[in-house]
Amino acid sequence: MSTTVTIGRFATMTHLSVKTLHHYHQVGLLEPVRVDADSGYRYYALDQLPTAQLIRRLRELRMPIPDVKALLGAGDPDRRDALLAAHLYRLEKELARTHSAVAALRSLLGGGHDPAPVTRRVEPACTALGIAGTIAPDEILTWWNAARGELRLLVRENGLRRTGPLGGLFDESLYRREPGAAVPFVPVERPPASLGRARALLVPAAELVVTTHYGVPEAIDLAHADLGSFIARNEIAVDTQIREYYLHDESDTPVPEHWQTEIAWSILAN
Amino acid sequence: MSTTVTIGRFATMTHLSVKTLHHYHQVGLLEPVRVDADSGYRYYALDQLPTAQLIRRLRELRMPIPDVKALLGAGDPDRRDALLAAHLYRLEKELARTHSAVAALRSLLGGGHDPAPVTRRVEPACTALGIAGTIAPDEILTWWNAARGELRLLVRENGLRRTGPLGGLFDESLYRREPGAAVPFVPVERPPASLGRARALLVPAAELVVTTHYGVPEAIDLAHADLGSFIARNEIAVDTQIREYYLHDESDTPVPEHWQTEIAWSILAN
DNA sequence: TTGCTCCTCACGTCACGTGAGGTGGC
DNA sequence: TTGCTCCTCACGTCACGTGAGGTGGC
Repeated sequence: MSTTVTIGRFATMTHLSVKTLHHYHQVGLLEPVRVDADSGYRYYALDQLPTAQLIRRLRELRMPIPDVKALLGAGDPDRRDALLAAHLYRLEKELARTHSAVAALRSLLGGGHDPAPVTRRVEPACTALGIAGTIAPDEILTWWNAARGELRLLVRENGLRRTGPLGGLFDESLYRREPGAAVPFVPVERPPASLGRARALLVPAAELVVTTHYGVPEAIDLAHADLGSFIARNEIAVDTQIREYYLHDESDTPVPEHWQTEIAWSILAN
Repeated sequence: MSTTVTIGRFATMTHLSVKTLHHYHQVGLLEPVRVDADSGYRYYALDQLPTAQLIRRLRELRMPIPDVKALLGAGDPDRRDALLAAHLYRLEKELARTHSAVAALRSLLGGGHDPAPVTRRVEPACTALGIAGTIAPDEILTWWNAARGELRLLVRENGLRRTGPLGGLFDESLYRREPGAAVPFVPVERPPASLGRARALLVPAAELVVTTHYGVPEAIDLAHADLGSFIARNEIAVDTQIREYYLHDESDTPVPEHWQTEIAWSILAN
């Protein structure tokens, strides 16, 4: 029969607060081995200490409670390791995002933001190979990277003739953190009607207002602000779809300063 | 008269969601320049874009909304820089904490946790110079570091004879994330009654149950678990005050593996 | 017997997100 | 005129924290 301790002592031993232990009991993450029927007092067993220590560390690393529960419930050690590795990977991504956010902030405060020049141009229609999807804001980045990689592979492996840089069509809503349609495409001569997830498509001709963003994608909102300002000041009516053309990106050079993205709105004829 | 845009377009241009803009309006962080009296439609000016861009970056870096407001409201650029620097400092601390949490997790999962040996010993009373304080959980670390530094300085500058390692008396509640009393002390011969914030005190004699923690303080909960287990299994009645003795710490060696902390409960005579 | 520990609600916090149900603008 | 945009509640989310008011245990 294992020794038990009161909630207060268990809190001291685990460095968790009593309120946190109450909460973990309520959501079924860590249940006391015994609850006194009359008094409601909770009693914890000493052999619950390792579990509590693990929980505290995972929570310190911001793992959501349902994920912690899944990890504790996974009988298979391989599965446990996989869940943990997945979380550590997300953490690293988050840290990287924080770092680039710091960089974006510094560059914003560094000043020197003449509004980017905006030009007009008529873009002819072009045939392309694209992957269409409707996606939620959280998944855009992952989805986009996968689709782009797939497209490039398909074009290379099938010996298609590229006629322009990688591009994308995006619902405006995607920039507002709402779900929407996204279509990465590679302009090619005579695209096959279907190739894996990819389909042939015709990017329609359009009169575009365009500006160019230089550098990492984290700061591309500045270009959107400049382009949108131009459109508003000149009272131009535009489509709800935004185009992007990736003139230079990480596949060309690892130096972010050399990356170059065109963003464009189609002018509505009326 | 500056050009205005609807909330949807402003959202697209800033990469903020419409709901977020609603929220920022409600809490007074970013107010539209005009709200239509009939329809309630919000209109934003193009010259609000830089502010919105700054807000988005600060929020990305988890700066709390009241702090963002304070920063935007600070007329003085020096004050702005100071607020920003303070936040970036907190961020760095947070990242460092995450890194040590990862290390603590890995060491926990690395296994090899034989319970630390627990011993009993009678500690004689000793005179000391200490700083007493009652502190909230959030401030403990900062307070403790400051108090410890002060004590060491006082002892050195006043040529006091140390008779033992740095120690501390802590209310048990501090380990449960609740406010409580903390008293860092340095045992010295003939302490002056008062020296800055420090006071002479007599650390009472006690019969202690003791265990030793090796390594960084992040993992000291393991020692508390072992010591608490020993006490529970042997049905020892203890005081609500915990003692710590810092046998080796960062002032001795930069190698965390060599740090050594004794933690102890006083046995209650009965 | 007396504090002290522990209990259960109910509500608050933080920064939004999620609908429901409805109206205004081009 | 018709969608489409935008509106306002009201409530939900996440992981607890904060009291209020009360009872059990040594």
